Order: sequence, then structure tokens, then C-alpha cells
Amino acid sequence: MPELPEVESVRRQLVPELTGRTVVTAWWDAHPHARISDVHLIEGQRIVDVRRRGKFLLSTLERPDGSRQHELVLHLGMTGSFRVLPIDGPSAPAPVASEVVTHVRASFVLDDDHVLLFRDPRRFGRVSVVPTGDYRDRVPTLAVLGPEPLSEDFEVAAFAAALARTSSPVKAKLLDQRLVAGVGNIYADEALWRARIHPASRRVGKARAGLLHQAIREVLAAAIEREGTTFRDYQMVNGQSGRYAEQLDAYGQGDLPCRRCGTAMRRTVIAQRGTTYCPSCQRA
DNA sequence: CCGGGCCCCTGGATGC
DNA sequence: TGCATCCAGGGGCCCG
Repeated sequence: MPELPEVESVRRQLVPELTGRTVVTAWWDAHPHARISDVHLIEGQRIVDVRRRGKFLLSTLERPDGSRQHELVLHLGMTGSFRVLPIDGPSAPAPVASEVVTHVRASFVLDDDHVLLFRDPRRFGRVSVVPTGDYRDRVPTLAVLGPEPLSEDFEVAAFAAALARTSSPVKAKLLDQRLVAGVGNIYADEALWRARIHPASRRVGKARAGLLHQAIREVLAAAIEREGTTFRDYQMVNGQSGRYAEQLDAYGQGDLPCRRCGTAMRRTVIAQRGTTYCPSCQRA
């Protein structure tokens, strides 16, 4: 559920909390299916920045000698969220924190007597420390991630060409992350509704690709302004909800009247994902 | 290389 | 009321 707008909202909240802080100790869940790796490498390193690529959060790490060899990579999965809490001192972080906040999978004691907690009930999130820029082993999706949709790198011609080249449903391509980064189930449905394109459409011409390109940018920008969509699990660092849910035109609108034409919205499954669209104004 | 499908996980909703 | 079943989905992986 956390997609680009949600991750960007989290990033903006984390920047003042983490920038310049040194991680004193790290704790993580040893669960056999935990998608958590090499976290111990962060101990003693300073967090230089908090960046975002698609749905990933990235931090440059710096050793006391000034060398920068590692990056922290975070992914919220479906139910991941962060909290920053004050602590009494640099004593056992995780057990103490667990009494206050449930489902803590990793925690980082900072040098300002705060602790960063990573919560993730369904364990689809990822926490990894990797050699700088070396994502292939631990985060392959990040290694092949497509352009940032709100940057100049997201070129309409390349986007249209990629859609012309494929035989998959257009929604599957939006979720793929290689064509464009950061779009998930909510904003795929929203962008397709806005561009009036049927999510199962396997042929999207140049003109409609242009509309979709524009719709993706508009929807994501509008959602960032409202700090994302809280539909079920997504929470910001301060525990608050994103305010885009009331603006949703497609996602979660099954059986409700289309906000454009009044036809009952229809629900189906595409690429193993629940998909809502207007059967009247979204034509294949 | 690409497309399609299955699986990981667990809280909440639904059904009996 | 209580138990079983279903459902949500980002992304890794396997197979054709």
C-alpha cells in the first residue's frame, strides 16, 4: 500500500529525525522469513541523507573516518511504518520498544537518545545495508528500477514505446516498476481512470500513452500534497494518516457511481491485484 | 527475455 | 460466541 506518495511523505518526516545522526546500536528480528539483512553493518555509521527511489528509501552511511561505503535500503512492503521515540539512554532498545509499539522488526538507537523503530506486521518490508550502489544481490527490483515519474527522466516517448512493445495488460506494466518507478495498486487504478484507459487493455497507442503519462504525474503529485492515502495500514512517522483517501476516484470504489459519468464502478482482478474501473468511460 | 502465476505473511472481515 | 476461511498486495521466483 505504501506507494510513491506515501514513501515520499515518510521520507520528508524522517529527514529531520535522521539526518546527521549516528546509529549507536541496531537490533533486528531473527524470524526465518524476515527480509532483513546485514543490518549490523550500520552500527557506528552516520546517516548522511534520506533519499527516495520509487518506493525505496535510501540513506548514505558514513564511517567515523569519513569514508562512505554502505547504503541503508528500506522498503515498507505492504504494512511497514516507522516511529521515532525518545529513550532514557542507550539501553536495550527492542524489548523496551515492543511494550509501546507492536510488530517491531528492526530498531536503531540514535546518538540523540531517540530510537528509530521499523514496524511491519506482515513482514513484506525490507531492511538492508548494501555496498553503495550495489543492489543486485539484496534488492534486485531497485537495481532495474524505471525512471522517477515526477522527474525529467520520465519521458513520454520512451513510455509510449514501452507500452507499444508489450502484450501485457497495461495495469500489469504500471505495477512492474521497470517502466516507471513507484506506482502501486492504488495509483495505477487512479491514473488509468483519469486517462480513461481500461486496466486490461493490451494495446495502448501513442495518444493514450501520453494521457496516461500525464495522469500518472498528476495523481502522484496530488497524493503527495495530501501526504498519501491511508486506506488500511499506511501511517506516517507521527502516526497520522494520509489525506488522499477522500480524493480516490477508482481504488476502493467498487459498486459506487463513477465520479465522472455515474455508471457503477466494476471490480475485477488483473495481475493478481484487485482492480476497480468504470466500464463506461474506461474502454479497451 | 518476457509473461503469467504462485507464494511469502498475518490482522481484520466475513461466514457458519 | 467461537472457530474456520477468505482477503489484502509488493515483489521474488519459477516455469513455459
